[in-house]
Amino acid sequence: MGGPREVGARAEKLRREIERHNYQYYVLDRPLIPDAQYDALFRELQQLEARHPGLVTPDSPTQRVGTAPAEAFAEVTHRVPMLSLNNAFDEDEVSAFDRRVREALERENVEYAAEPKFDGLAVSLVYERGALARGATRGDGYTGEDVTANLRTVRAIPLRPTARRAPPLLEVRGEVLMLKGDFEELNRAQRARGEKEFANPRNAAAGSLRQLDSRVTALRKLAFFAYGLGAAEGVPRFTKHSELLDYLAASHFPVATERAVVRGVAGLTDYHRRIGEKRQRFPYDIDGVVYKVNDLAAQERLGFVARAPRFAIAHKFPAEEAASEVLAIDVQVGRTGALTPVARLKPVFVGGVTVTNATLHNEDEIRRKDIRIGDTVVVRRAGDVIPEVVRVLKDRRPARARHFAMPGRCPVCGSAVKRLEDEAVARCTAGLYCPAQRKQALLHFASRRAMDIEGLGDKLVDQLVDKGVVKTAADLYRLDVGTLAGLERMAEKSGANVVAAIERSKRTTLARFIYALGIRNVGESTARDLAQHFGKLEDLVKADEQSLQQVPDVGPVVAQSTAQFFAEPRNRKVVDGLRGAGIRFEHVPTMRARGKVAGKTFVLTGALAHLAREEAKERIEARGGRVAGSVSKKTDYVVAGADPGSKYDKARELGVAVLDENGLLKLLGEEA
DNA sequence: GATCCTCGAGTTCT
DNA sequence: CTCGAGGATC
Repeated sequence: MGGPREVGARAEKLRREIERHNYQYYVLDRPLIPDAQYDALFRELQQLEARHPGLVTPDSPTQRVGTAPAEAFAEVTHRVPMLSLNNAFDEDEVSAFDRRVREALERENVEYAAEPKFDGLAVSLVYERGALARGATRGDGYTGEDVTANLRTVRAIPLRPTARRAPPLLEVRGEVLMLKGDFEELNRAQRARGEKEFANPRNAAAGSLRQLDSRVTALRKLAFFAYGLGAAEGVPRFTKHSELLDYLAASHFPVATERAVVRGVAGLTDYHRRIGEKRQRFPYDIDGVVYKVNDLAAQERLGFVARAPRFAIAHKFPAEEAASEVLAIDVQVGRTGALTPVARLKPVFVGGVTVTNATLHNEDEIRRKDIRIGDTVVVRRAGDVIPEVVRVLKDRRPARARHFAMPGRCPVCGSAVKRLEDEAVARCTAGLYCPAQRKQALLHFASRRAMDIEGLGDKLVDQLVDKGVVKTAADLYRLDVGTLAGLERMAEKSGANVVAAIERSKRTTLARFIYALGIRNVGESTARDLAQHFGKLEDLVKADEQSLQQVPDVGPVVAQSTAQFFAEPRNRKVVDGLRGAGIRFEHVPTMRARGKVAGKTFVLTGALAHLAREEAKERIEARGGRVAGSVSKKTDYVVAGADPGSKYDKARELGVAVLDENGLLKLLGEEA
């Protein structure tokens, strides 16, 4: 063996060589050398690294066998959110999508990039200066889990993508999945070892990726396909999505071979049909196909609605269906007292899992579908997730089949049940005096998106409420380890964890707190709007319906339920109790306090001389303002260009401030 | 008054 | 994910 330089060079050469063969084998499925020869190269590198531990690099192929288990996964914030896609289930929805795109772009016969939609888990792979630095799950789209060690074991994921010039930052988005054959093999092995089998390839892939011990992940054969980009610096400027995919393929990422560029609705539905016919023969599961507007500049113009892009849609295949029997229809009581009938089904395997329950939503739904106890029904997993009763097989209805009747009294507390005139749901009238509602309210309060109290689950809440230890959210902050440790399935240790989690929750944001209160009709988004607008809890508590309606997206109904909530002495007491327990809000200055554009609503009318309408909109939104289409009393400014229309008159009528273009530019300038 | 879009609430299984 | 309802818009 030569000097250290030669050893280092040899190791580097081996690493490149092995990764090249990995690529040939796992990505192209075209091995260049026999397995034995590959193994020899691999062993040589292992031995070199064993003798010279300084040579081991994180992107060495020997590191693909996994490392010692981690305690837990760290949290990762995605630089660019990993959003989900809207779905289309039939051709009408696809043509509606295409119509919206054409209208927004003012273009005919739009070009789309089409590709299969893999049924796996979305992940993000961050490459820094050409080497895999971090891999994460999608999580809620904004933050996911750091599963770098596990993703490193996936052979099809390049550790050093061979782009000619490695960009300083490259975030590749794609799907991790398990091939059908590997899934069968894994289950055979699990069975032989007497371990639990996986229900479907997707669960197997998910289970494998979430292993704390990446050595286990390394033994599971996972596949990967890239389909997009997240954050990037120094990457070539593409004009089309299809070019980006070509670039990824050239960089040695596996990309769907079935991808295509098509035009118009006919092209889309034709692609969907072609893939649908072939999909059984694919080595992996897909649950539909994805269409993206191919022109990237057009994608940018289309932008996003809430959590999904407007330029892309997933066209799903029809869900698998199966027949089962309705054994009973039970009634559940929700947080708002809503009574929901749930069908208890004879267990049936459908869409990759065993289904035993399916919500029937409400009485009307049961009547519409004419579902009776004892019926044989067709079940599917709506959107491949939530079980749904599709229809009754009437010819199999037994004579003993019975109608369902909504109980007149709450099954939990026995109070009267009322169904309002024009509402679909029946509700228990006891409010928080009903233990079921109280429990649900507490669970909501503790939920991740609210106060995020880990460990306070339904079993614990059940016991706390049943024993009368906790009546309101404020009582949670008086719990001690002694009280908790006395409960079932709660020892010192877990009790202490819960107390610590409750303690941690005292530091929160006003928006989360408002959401946690569980005011009727006030969800996450409205809670954020309220926090934003009022800035202080005290101001919200005092607000009357009039001032509540000044908040964007708050109308008479939300204003009324909010005002009513705070008017209730019992609720005021709980809020005071919580503040007294030491709940503090991170200071988030309100938009209103910050500037003249942020938090304000603008309406544009007439032609602007210097700014295109779109550009004006973008610049207002970039500073936290919003642009509405019509003038109302919630409008803060009307920007009138040349030849303003009726909006100008309306503004005068309502006494809304009117700006000319220079006035707008001045406002925008002051903010900058 | 009709229609589009978004939000809230309830739900399944692992 | 789906439904229903609320809010904004035309």
